[in-house]
Amino acid sequence: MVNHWLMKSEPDVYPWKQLVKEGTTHWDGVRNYQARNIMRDKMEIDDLVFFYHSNCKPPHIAGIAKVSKKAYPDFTAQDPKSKYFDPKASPENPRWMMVDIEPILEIDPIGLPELKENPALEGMPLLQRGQRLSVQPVSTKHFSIVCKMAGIKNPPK
DNA sequence: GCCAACGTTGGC
DNA sequence: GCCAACGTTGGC
Repeated sequence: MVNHWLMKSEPDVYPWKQLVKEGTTHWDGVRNYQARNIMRDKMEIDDLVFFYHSNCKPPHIAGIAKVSKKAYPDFTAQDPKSKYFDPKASPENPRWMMVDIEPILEIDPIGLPELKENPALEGMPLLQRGQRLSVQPVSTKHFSIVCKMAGIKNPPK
């Protein structure tokens, strides 16, 4: 039984297209405990992920990816040259974690306004007011509804 | 660019 | 352990 997630990225920082081009990426730079805990404790290989573009007009889901490697230390936290450097991170206590993801399906982008208009998506964390979590859960039901909205005939499982 | 919402920090 | 100050996120 796979879990479903949504991960936010700003298109200026790391767009969906780049993930497609590279074939895989490590999800570095998460510096929020709740988001880290989800990656560290909940994410399993083959879990499905909506790749969400935030901070653009309109914000949208750009594609579907899957978890390809379980959580491991985010090495950028220990690199003084990285903008994600955290002086409190160390090899003994890496503090921050990341997973690897791979693209599996490009979709027609679904905008945030469109998601908000669909009453069947009520309760989806992304749509909650003030929701800033960059890694968040998506229920199996909501996942399949969004897939339908995107016109996907055979949703990945 | 604004600002509401939220998380983190640090003095006490 | 409280909470004010500050920083960040991200929709609008």
